[in-house]
Amino acid sequence: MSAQEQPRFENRTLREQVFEHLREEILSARLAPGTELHEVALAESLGISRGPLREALGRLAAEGLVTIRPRRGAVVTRFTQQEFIEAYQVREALESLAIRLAVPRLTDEDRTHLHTLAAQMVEHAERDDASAFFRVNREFHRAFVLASGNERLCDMHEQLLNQMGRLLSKSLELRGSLQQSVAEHRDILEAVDAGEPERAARLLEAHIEVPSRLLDSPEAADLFES
Amino acid sequence: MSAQEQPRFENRTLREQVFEHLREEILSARLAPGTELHEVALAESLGISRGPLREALGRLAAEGLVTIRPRRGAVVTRFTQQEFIEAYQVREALESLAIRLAVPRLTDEDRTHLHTLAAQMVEHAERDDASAFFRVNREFHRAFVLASGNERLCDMHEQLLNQMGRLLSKSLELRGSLQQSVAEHRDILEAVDAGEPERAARLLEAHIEVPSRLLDSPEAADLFES
DNA sequence: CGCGTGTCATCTGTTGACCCCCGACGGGCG
DNA sequence: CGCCCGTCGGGGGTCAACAGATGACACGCG
Repeated sequence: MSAQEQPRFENRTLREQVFEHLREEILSARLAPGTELHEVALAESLGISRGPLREALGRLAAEGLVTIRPRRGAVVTRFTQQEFIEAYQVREALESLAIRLAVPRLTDEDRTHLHTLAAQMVEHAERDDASAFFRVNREFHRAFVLASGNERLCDMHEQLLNQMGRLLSKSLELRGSLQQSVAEHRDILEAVDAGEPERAARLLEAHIEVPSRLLDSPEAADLFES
Repeated sequence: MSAQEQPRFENRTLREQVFEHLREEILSARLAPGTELHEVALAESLGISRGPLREALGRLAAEGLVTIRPRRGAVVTRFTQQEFIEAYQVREALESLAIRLAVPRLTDEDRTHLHTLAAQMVEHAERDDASAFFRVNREFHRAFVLASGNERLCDMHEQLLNQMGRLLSKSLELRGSLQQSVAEHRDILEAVDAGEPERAARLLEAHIEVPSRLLDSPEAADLFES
């Protein structure tokens, strides 16, 4: 075989290894949306058989990262603008629930962690480092979900963000300046520190809704191929 | 082969047929939680090979209906009390979003349909027909999700309710009398007819929260085996 | 008598090959 | 000239067999 060297698989079952490998490839945009995934070719290039690959593709399909057209093979899922807006709405609901659950449970460590993340975002915003800002921003939002103590909520939220994938970082740029986002984070943290879950939730909803509204604008259209 | 007669599979791919068959078996509680699913035996009893069966089990695992223990086989998922409470919280958030999206979009047909369902629930409550009440109740809640126009929300909601499965109908009985539920539905519909999404959402949240609170009580513990 | 270890059966994980369906292409008919 | 139908190729769907691992049972040692 030719290309068996690059992916260095080890301990776990092949299906899981392939699953996570492809997941990573898709999330990092090395596999562009719309890419057709031929089973034979893919299996051969990974140095495995079609069985585990098919199961991995099935799992990816269940998570919404690939679309399986019966008898016609798998394709990396391509999001429409409408679907992206829908995902944004659900995300808003999930994170709103998360922050309401999280605020009464936050430890002092949690709060200092949140403030640290917020401070990092301020720095990155000043440097206009959008990608670093995006990374920390995602961690910031995720912190509330983790602190909610709701395992299922956590899973669904992560799955949703994964599906929204790299479009998410681009939608951040739609906001124009990162300063507004920073200010909104500050307001949210203030409500959190004051121990007011409902106010924090309302602020968070408004915060998430910003790019969502912008998605309706015509400038957003070119984020979506096809 | 011996047992190829009972399940009459036809057109679609085996994987999907098996998937939906097992899904139905689990949701109808013909397969009790905790049941071990041996691949060879199951495949033989269905008159198929292990390949499609494994893929179907993988999909069921992704939907949370079965749990796959590596190298140890698949088991029909057994919910803990904690997990059920978590699912209830997420459900509340999803339906709250759904009704807020749905109210401004409701057609006249939608409203009459909702009132029809509410009327049916009144009847079933008077007859103390809990199972019929439960069925209509589920349809009532689902109506809002469908009317939200958010496809993804719809999928996630259905998946969540499926996972909660038959515990859901039992949790309804925790309410004690069905009358309170009927009254809450009436209040919700009133807010819906008045075109007040926020009030409807708050009422719906309170409505869903009722069994959720009861789940903490010790009487609820015996709903969960293990 | 209890604990650790070696063996064994059984089931999952994986493989490679076969079958059939779907979509495309080309020829014939209206 | 355009539409319909038959044929052909490619690729997904399915199957039966191999191999590795896991949990259980039993034997032997302390």
